[in-house]
Amino acid sequence: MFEELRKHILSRVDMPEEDFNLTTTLMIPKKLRKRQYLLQEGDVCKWLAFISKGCLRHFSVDESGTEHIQRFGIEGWWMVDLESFQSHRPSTENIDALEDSELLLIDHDALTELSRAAPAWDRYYKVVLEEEFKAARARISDFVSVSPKERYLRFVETYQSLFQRVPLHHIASYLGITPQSLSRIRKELSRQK
Amino acid sequence: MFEELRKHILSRVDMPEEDFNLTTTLMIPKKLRKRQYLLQEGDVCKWLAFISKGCLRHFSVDESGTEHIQRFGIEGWWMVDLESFQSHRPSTENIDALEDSELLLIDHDALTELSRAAPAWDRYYKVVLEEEFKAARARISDFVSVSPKERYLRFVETYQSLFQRVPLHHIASYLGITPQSLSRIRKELSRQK
DNA sequence: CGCGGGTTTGATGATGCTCAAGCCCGGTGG
DNA sequence: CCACCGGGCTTGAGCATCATCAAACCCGCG
Repeated sequence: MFEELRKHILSRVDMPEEDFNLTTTLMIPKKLRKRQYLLQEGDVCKWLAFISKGCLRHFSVDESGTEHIQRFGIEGWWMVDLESFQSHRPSTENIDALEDSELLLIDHDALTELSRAAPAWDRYYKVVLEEEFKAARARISDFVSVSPKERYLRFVETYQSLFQRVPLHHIASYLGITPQSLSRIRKELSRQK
Repeated sequence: MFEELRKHILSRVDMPEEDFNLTTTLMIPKKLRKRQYLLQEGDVCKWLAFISKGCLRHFSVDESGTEHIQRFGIEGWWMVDLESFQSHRPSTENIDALEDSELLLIDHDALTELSRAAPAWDRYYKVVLEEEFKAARARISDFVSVSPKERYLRFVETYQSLFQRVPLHHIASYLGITPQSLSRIRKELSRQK
C-alpha cells in the first residue's frame, strides 16, 4: 500500500526507515470510487493526498456551470488545494476521481508533526514543492507565449501517461480551450502528417 | 541595505539574529541600472536575487522576436529561473531591470550552506516557495477560466503597486494579450463607468 | 523643435467560441 | 441478441473576440 510512496520519496531524498515509518503511521489510506469527491467547493480542504493508484482531477466551476480543470493527478502525484489547506478557509474548488483510486491522506496537524519529527520529510516536501512550482511556471509560460495547438502538442509530449487516460474534453479544459476547438486542432494535426 | 530583507523574513518566520547575520554575509549586493540584464538567454542562472529596491521583469522571447512576460518583481520579491538555477543548464529566459534596482544575490553553493547552517532559513524558504506556488496556481486558474478583461481587473486589484509602475504593454504581455487589446479593454471599462 | 517610446485607434482577417446536430461506441435492459 | 441509451467526440454555420498591420497621437526629453 505504501510502495508507491516509498518509491516516490526515495527517488528524491534519502529517508531513514524510521522517518518513513512515522510517515506511514500518520497517513490514512482511503479508496475513492470513480466520480467520488475528495474535496467539494465550500468545504475546507482537510487533506493532503498522495495518489498510490488511480486518477484524479482538480477543477473549478464558473457561474455558467462550466468546469475548468486546474490540474490532473495520477500515481505518484500529490493533490491538495494548498490555499484552503493552509488557511482552513472554504475552498472554491473541487477534487474528484476520474477512476477508482487509492489515496494516502494526511491532515494539517499530522503534517506539522511530521515536519517536526522527521527531518527527512521537510527535504522531501521541499523537492516536491519545487517540482510543482516549476511545472506551474512552465504551464504559465505556455499560456503567455504559445498557441493552443502548441500547448496541446507539449501536453501530449510531457504527459503521455495522462493523455492516454484522460478524456479529451478534460484535456481541452486543462489547456484553456473548448472540446470543439481541440477536436479541430487534432483534425488539422492528423491531416498534416 | 538589508532592511527590506529583514522585514520580509521576520514577517514570515522567527529567525535568530545569528541566522540572519549568516544570511547577509552570504549575499552579494548588486546594483542594476534600468535595462541591464541579470540573466540572459543562453546563460546559466547563477543567482537567486532578492529585490531590495526597484523593479525587474522575467521574460522569454519567441521565434518572431516577441517578448512574453513571465513575471514581475519589485521590492520584497525574489527573482530566479529556478529550472536553470538548480540544473545548472542554460536558461531560455531573461531577467532585466525596468528601473534602477538594488539586489541581494546568493548563489547555489551559498544557498546550500545557508540551508545547512541556518535552520530558520529553510522555514523561510518554504513559506516563500509556498506563496509563489499559490500565486502561480491562481494565475493558471485565471488563464483557464476567465476572460482577458477579467484577468486585467484581477491583476490591477491584486497588484496595484505593480500596475502603477509597469508600462501597459508589459502588463498586456503578462496577461497573455496584445497591447492593442489591452488598450481596447481599458477603453471599454472606462466607458462603462 | 524633433525624436522615440508608449499608447491609442482603425480596418481587416484569423482564430476560437457558441449553438446545434450528428456520429460512434460501449453498456443496459427488453 | 438486438434496440436503445448516453457520453464523448466530431462537424458545421454563424458570431464574437482577439491579433495583425498600419497609422496617428501624446508627451517627456535631449
